[in-house]
This record gives sequence, C-alpha cells and structure tokens, in this order.
Amino acid sequence: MSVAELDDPAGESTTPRPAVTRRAQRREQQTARILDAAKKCFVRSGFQGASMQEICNEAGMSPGALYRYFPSKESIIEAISEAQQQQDAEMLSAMLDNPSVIDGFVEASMAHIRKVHEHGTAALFTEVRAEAMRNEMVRTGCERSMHQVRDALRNYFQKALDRGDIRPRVDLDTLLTVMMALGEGLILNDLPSQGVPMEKIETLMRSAAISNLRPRGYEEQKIG
Amino acid sequence: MSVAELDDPAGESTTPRPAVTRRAQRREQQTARILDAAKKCFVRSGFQGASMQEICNEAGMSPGALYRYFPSKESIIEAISEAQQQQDAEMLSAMLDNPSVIDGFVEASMAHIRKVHEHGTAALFTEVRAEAMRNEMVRTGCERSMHQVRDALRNYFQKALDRGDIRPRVDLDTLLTVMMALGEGLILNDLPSQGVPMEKIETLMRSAAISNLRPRGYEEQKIG
DNA sequence: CCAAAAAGAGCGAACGTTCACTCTCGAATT
DNA sequence: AATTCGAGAGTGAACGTTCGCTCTTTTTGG
Repeated sequence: MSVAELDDPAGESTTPRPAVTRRAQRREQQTARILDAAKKCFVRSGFQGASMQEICNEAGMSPGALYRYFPSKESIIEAISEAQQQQDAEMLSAMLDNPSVIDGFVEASMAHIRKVHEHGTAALFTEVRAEAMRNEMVRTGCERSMHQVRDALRNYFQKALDRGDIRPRVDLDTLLTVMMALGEGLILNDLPSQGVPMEKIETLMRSAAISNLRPRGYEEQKIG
Repeated sequence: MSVAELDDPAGESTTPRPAVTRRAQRREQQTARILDAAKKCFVRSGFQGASMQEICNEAGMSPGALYRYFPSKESIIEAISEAQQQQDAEMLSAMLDNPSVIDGFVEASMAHIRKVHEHGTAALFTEVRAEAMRNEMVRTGCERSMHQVRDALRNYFQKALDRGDIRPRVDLDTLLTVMMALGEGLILNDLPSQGVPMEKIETLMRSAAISNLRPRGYEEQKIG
C-alpha cells in the first residue's frame, strides 16, 4: 500500500497492471534495505558480533521477513564484502586512464582514501580483511577483487614501462605487491580521521611513487 | 607432586618450604598456558568466533579452572592484544639504535615483518585492529603501543634531522604517520606468505625510505 | 612436629541467555 | 483463486559464566 503510493509510475495503484515488475522491484528495494542495515550493524559490532536480531531491528523487519531475502547470516556477509570489494575495485580501475603514471596512480589512491573516509567504511574494510583470514568465501572474494585492481595496475604500469616512462628498481610483480600493501596501510589507518590533511598524504604518496617507479626526468625537478 | 618434582630449586620436595613462591609460580604457568591456547583459538576463529569451551579444550582445562585465572572472555582478549602490541612495540624501539637512519629503519621494519611471518601472527594482528574499532579497551592499548613506536621513531628521525642527515619533504608528524601506515600495510599483507622474497621487500622498503627521508648523498649513488 | 583447619586449584554439570534460524498463519498482491 | 509476503512466537543448540564439589597445598595451634 504505502510502497505502491510512493512509486507507482503511472498512478494506477489499485489496478494490478505493472505485472512482472512490481514484485521484483519491491524485492530489490528490500534486499538493499537489508544490506544497508547489515552494513551499519557490522560496522558497529563486527560480523560475528552483530546478531540477526540487531540487523532485523535496524532494517525494521522481522526475522521471518529477512529470511525470505537471505538464506543465512553468512550469505549477507558474503554479499556485503562482495559488494564492498567490487565497488572499490571498479572505482580504482576506472581512474587509471591518466597518461601521467605518477598522477594517475596518486589520484586513484587519493580518491580511494577520500571515499573510504567519507563513507566511514574503514571499519568495514578491516572487518572484511579479518574475516577473510578464516572464512573461505570471503577470502576468495577478497582475492578476486585484489587481483582485479592488481591487473589494472599492472596493465597501467606495463604500458608506461614499454613507453620507457618508468624504470622501477624491481620486477613488476614485486612492485605491484608492495604498492598495494602501502595503499592498504593508508586505507586501514584512515589518516584523514586522524587529522592528517589530504594534501600531505598526497605529497608523500607522490614521493613514494616517484621513488619506486622512477619516472623520466623526476630526479632533478623534485628531489634536487 | 609432579610440579614439585619438576621445579624445586633446593630439592626439598616433601617439606613445604618455598612457601610463597610455589603457588605464584604455578599461577604464572597456568596463566601463560591459557594465553597461549587463547591466542591459537583467536587466530583460528577470531575474538568473537572462538568460544570459551574451545579455549578450554586447547588449554586442556575445564571452564571452572580457567575462570580462576581470568574473570571474563573480554579480559583474555585485552591481555592478549595488550601483550601482542607491547611486544611488537618494544622490539621495534629496541632496533632503532643504528647510526645510519636508512639502515636502522629498514632493518627494524624487516625484522618486524619477518617475526610476524614466522609466528603466523598476521591474522591476530588483523583481528586486534578490527576489534580496536569497537572495543574501547583494545583500542586504547592499540593506540598506546602505536604511540610508543611513533615516539621511538620520532626521536630517531629527529636526531638525524638535527645532524642534517635527512631532509624530508614534509613535517615530521606527517612523515611518521605515513611511514607507519606503510609498515602496517606490509604486515597486514604478510608478503612472505604470498611468495615475495624478503630481499625484494627490503629493496622497495629501502627505496621508499630514501625517497621520503632523502638522506645526504643518496641521490647519485642509488638513483642515478 | 603434626593434626586440624583454611585456602586454593580443578572439574564438569548446570544456569540463564542469546544465537541463527523455522514455522504458522493471516494480510496483501496479482 | 493463487501466490507471495511478513510478523512474531518458537526451536534446539551454543554461548559465557557459575556452582557445588573433590583433591591438594599451605597455614595454624598446641
């Protein structure tokens, strides 16, 4: 009733016209509602610490209703860490089309750090990482999305390497691994929330990138 | 009886001489036994996921016995994360007496990474960080030990700064924060377990340190 | 020096609570 | 009329913790 009133595109609330769509639409809404509530609860209490009752309360829904959308607590955890990682991976890969290797890398990293800070998802990120240590499904998803980011970065760096734009001291695989570890440390610590301004983070991020990638002509301009 | 035989310094097993010591000694042993068992369980199942029964089984002890040593599960969690952080902090501070800033920093970091890898405590480290997001006692302990490391590092860098050995691009506070974030990222990822050899980690660690600290005379020798 | 009393350590069943999850049944939707 | 949805009481299992008890070690009083 209330739902029908809110979003009936043609205004024919009483007549059962839209047929296929309406139920599916509602399902999507409710699913999203549960995921939103669960995300809040998991940030607040952790994956293991949050109870289904807590999630139900947050979603304004009974357990019976909730279990129509997710078969288990674990399936919610999986859905959330999946979405979280997927979203991050996509965003990061999308940003790496800057022709300047240093700028592209630094900007992508900064955008990610900014987003995590703004959405307050640093806690969720940590939680996902901790859960990945023991839950195989979560770990698999985690690894998949990290590979996605890694491949995008590798492709990006490889092209710069072919152009002769960068001269890293180590092989590409090692370079990628350490660069990503660095990024994770920065995200985990959520530096902006500790009062470190973004410009300062960017400065050091850039200097670390320059040191590791050694792009043409940066030695004199930046370090000298 | 068996305990008396094992560690009676004067060999007067039957006479109740050592008086004060014996009980206290036993207490320490048992406490350590519980903490060891708990650590294993927490690595395996997480702080919230591990049950008291699981810890009791691992320690070869009944719940009743265990509760004579710790008043609650939370007190065990606190004791463990306390010890963990304390231990790391002490080790790291102790290593920073190398007169070469770069060598000292890199060696301290590498020693830490190596130790975490060998003891398989990367999972525990992640768990502590996740728990710190919601458990105030754990967070406080976490912050305290990080401040300890931070202060040791600050002192170390400040002295080098006074000598004119390094010329960082940013202020000391920011430098410290980002350096520590980098270190945490490396620990969290437990690179050695992913097949990255220590020498390679060291190479990139060193180049990042050089870039951020900019020690005298390194530009030509290492980068040129 | 030794019996008697007190204190401590350990066990494991049992406590009340909370957990993830299911069932039933009426209301709403198609 | 048929199907889906949702509420909420209810399920057994598992949780952290406690209790009553036995056995051992230490302290005490004569």
